[in-house]
Amino acid sequence: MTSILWLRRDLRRRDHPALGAAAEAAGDSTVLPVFVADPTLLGSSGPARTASLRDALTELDAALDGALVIRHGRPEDVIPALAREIGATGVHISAETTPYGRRRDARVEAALAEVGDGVPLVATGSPYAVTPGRVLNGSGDPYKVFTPFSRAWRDHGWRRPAEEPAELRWRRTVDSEPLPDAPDGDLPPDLPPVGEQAALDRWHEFCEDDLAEYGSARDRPDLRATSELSVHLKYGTIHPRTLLADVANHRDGRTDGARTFVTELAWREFYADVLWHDPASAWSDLRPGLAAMAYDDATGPAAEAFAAWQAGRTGFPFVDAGMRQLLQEGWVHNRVRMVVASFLVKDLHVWWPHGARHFLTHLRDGDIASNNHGWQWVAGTGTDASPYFRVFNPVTQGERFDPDGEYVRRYVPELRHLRGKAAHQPWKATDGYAHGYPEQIVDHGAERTEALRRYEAARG
DNA sequence: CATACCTTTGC
DNA sequence: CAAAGGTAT
Repeated sequence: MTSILWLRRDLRRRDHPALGAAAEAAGDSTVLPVFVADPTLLGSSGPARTASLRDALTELDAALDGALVIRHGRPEDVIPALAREIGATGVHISAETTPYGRRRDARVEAALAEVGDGVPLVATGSPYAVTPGRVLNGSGDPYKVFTPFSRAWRDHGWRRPAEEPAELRWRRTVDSEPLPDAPDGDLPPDLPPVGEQAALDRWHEFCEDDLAEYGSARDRPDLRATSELSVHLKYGTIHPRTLLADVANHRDGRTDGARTFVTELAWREFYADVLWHDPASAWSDLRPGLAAMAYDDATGPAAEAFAAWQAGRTGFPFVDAGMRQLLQEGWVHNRVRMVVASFLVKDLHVWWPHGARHFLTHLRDGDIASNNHGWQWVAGTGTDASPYFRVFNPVTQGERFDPDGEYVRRYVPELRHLRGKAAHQPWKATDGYAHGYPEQIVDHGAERTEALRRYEAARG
């Protein structure tokens, strides 16, 4: 009666429906928790995300009293082999909703059917408060605009957090393999801790200090005013339903800040829903309206500009600070993500998937739905996308949301000699370029006009 | 079917 | 205050 609990984006002990289902199915017998180090997923993961995964797995193993088994290989080989090895009667998972995960799970399910008399792959719960696909409009179709979706999502509601299983015994007779290899080379220093306890600690700290003011302070990358829970939601070290239940019970749970925070969770669920209904939109335009858009080739003539953007050497301080934060920390404030994305697409005229790929490699929270549909929102090709004529001004965005220049100076040492907001415009200071900061690689006004021209042509 | 509405703005 | 056009009801 041994059950396998195959963990993927749910590396936690609490509020875990699939864990409960595995325990219930096991009855008096045991549950074997396993994580499969999948070379396909590890291959697209940069050093910071791999390091975070290792941390999450180490913490999870401790939370499971050392019972976690790690295996390396293709899941469609590893999971059926393990099921055969221990005579498992079922494999339990949290439902996966991304394109690769769905294909993978279908392959594993088919392979499991060939084990003995057939071993079922049982999905219970998902990484979302409302599983993608569940929120539909009056006609039974998915929403394509965020605000109506978010209203219907709130109306739909969500279950209470899952209880801990009353009875649970781990299987301990199976050999484990090592953690995924530590990445070599340039690992960002002092990465914040990842794991269930770290997620809960940060969440409680955020609730106490920042929830009430979140509505206005969240746009300020110079402050630490956002929850920074994205990496925890990525690995499922905390479940969004836990967050929603805590907000509802919190003393600041009725503030504007709390409502805005719930809306941010709704954005995560909206993009997962969009990707569920159209898996191909992960890497191609969701809406075909801009199919004729002319981009510059990031592997050809625009390669130099693309490399400058990646390295944070565009000559635009706010953009460069963000791109360097990405490389240094594997995380970027969301306001800055929008600005640097707009700069790549509309100032450098580079196709959005190039930027999305770079983000996905380096972000510790790299999430295909939120990342790639966020990029499509900026590029104007996604559902509910930013209007094509909206081009962020990288200088005024910086001056507005980093009013004292502290964010810029934190990540761009060449500008630390400039005081206050002067860090946003080194070209105005006589010594602005005295410490090696690069000059602007493009003229924003001219490229804005060029972007509008291209959009106009593509629509015609 | 008509009409209000649409995260994140620039100039 | 300008800037389409699709979406939701």
